[in-house]
Amino acid sequence: MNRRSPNRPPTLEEVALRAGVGRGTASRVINGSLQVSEAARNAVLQAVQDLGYVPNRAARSLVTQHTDVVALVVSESEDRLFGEPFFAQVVRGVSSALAGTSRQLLLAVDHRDSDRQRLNDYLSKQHVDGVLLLSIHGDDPLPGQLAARGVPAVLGGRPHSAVTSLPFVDMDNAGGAALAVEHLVAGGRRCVATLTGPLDMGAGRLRLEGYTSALAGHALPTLVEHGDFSENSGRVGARRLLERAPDLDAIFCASDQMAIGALAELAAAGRRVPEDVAVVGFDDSPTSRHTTPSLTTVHQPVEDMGARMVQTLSRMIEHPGDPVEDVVLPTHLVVRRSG
Amino acid sequence: MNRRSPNRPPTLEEVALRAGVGRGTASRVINGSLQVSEAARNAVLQAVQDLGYVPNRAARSLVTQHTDVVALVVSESEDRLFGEPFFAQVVRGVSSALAGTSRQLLLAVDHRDSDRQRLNDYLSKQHVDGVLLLSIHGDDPLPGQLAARGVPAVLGGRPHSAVTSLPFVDMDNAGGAALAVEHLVAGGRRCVATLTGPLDMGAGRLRLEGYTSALAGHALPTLVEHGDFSENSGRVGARRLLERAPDLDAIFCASDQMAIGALAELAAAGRRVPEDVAVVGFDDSPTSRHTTPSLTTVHQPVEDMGARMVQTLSRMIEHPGDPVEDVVLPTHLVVRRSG
DNA sequence: CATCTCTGTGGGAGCGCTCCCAAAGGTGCG
DNA sequence: CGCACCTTTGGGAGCGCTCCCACAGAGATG
Repeated sequence: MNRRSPNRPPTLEEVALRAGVGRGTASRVINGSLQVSEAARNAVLQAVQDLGYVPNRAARSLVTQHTDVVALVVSESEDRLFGEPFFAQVVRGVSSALAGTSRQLLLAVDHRDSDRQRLNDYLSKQHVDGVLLLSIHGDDPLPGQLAARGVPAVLGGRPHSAVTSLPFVDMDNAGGAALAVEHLVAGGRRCVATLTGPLDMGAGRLRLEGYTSALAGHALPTLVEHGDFSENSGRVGARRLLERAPDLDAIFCASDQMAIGALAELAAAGRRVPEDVAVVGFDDSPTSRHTTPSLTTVHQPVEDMGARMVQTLSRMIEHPGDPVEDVVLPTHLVVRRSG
Repeated sequence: MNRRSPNRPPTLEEVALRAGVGRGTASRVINGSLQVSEAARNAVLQAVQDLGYVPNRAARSLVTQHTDVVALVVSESEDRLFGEPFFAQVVRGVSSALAGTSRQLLLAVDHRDSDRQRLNDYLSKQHVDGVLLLSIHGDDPLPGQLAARGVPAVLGGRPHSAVTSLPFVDMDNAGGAALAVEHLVAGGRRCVATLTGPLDMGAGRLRLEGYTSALAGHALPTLVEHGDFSENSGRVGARRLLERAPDLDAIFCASDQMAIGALAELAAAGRRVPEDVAVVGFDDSPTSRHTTPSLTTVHQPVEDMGARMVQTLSRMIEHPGDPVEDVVLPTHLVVRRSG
């Protein structure tokens, strides 16, 4: 009995033996090398079938120095990401883009409480071939560390400050915000306020920028209140806005959640939407179709973003050293009832 | 220059060398063995620090025969899972439960188009320590294959037929449905219809069961129309219901999405909700708070489900052979305006 | 017919780690 | 002081794979 210990899966060696070839030849067949005779190939393929052979990834990784795994790191600090479908959409884009390749998706949720050190260690070249970074806040050191360690990585969303050399894929946040403001102005609104997102995130900052510059183009005044993308901050912000400028006739909100909060606050204050005040959101989340009134909002191609991130990352992995370009995806306005 | 080839990360051997100990001792320290002298331990720890050593998982897996990775397989056939926050909530529950352990989450989206064979191969003992299965339809062979191969696995949601020996974690779907019906009946409704989910899923079947048995308890007639959890199927189903029984005064929908569709159809038909017809959904999705009128619905602890799945799986991995029990999590009714 | 290709092949070396065995050193007892 | 027994240690073996070198044999060339 030279059978191996308690039913371990078959090894390449066993496949080779059964096919009557050497280990090298078997390996060549498995990896699709062309330098193999028809006969040998068939024999090996047959043996693989018979034995139900599956290559051992660990062994392969050990020698090839890559793992065929890419990590998607979600810095979920606000658990906003989970409240919104945004996250799920990115995952979907990422995973369908990955489905074409042989790479697997490792999902790493970066809970602020769990020790970051371990994540950090895990994100080395030994464990993943590349990293997708989502929703990076302020001056998170992670992107820099990855860049320094030479781990291929792509940012989802433009970083707050362009300190790192990592490429990013982002929506046209400023453009989308401008679109919203233009629509409001075209509709005759003259006192257009905004509720911003967190300014330590690119999305927050750029949506404000788009708002500001669009209004500047019309020589209209700005009215800004800061929030954090959450429904509650929308409510609070709207209240303040109403106090500061009772005559405002439009609010551009940096997220649908905030718009929902604003809608509630406006209703409580007896303002009709859109007659008295127009409201426009950002994200085109599923919920935006069911608010009262339904929400005019800026649509962003979230799923595409995930896919493009994968595309960019794949290029970085396969052609290290090649220059990579940032990607900015177009947004468009979805006009519904609120403005 | 006995430096190794182009800057590979440091190995255990190098750590040992620098610490002035043997490879074995270094390994013992890294893995927290107690059989090490204080001096040796400190020396190794110091060397690890200095070198920035991170153990190579592939090498370790190769010998230990486990990977510290668990896969979450999502059979996303209907892309319903991504439309709803359900999926994101499960992921959150799973990943926070995993945060306590040293295991990583591998997310495998089982697109029906991408070849299933590869997924199947990947889900062997060589690659993952265990598998979490979500949203298994009808008689998917996957659970059986995993069970046969001896890969620890846990089902999220009771399987359609109890053919496999895999344990599951589920919500109390029948109980929740009964709760909804009881509420409707207590509110004076006498013609309570239901829009079911897909009956090849446990959730679909059991919600119908709860509905049926609750009505039976009151000797009230049933009125059933089948759907697939989607908004559109809710719309279509509601229309048919209205044709079949114009005098119906309540609809219990197997999902919030379906309830939203029903709400739209009811409005189109000129029925007032809840005056003429009461509507109750299932899921307590975020959207349910913003429908018109806001939706009474059955809340299910999705996040908890993810966590319990991890718990169960961990037990199976750590104590193979031990008996494992199915888990059924309680649901409760959230009463809003629609019924 | 010798030589020089070229394709196809077998198998040694070695990836970085854990396991385990044997040996070294210390302690306590008779 | 010798022996048994413990703790601590070093390092060989080997996990399953790919890489690569050497070599056999078939054809092409002089």
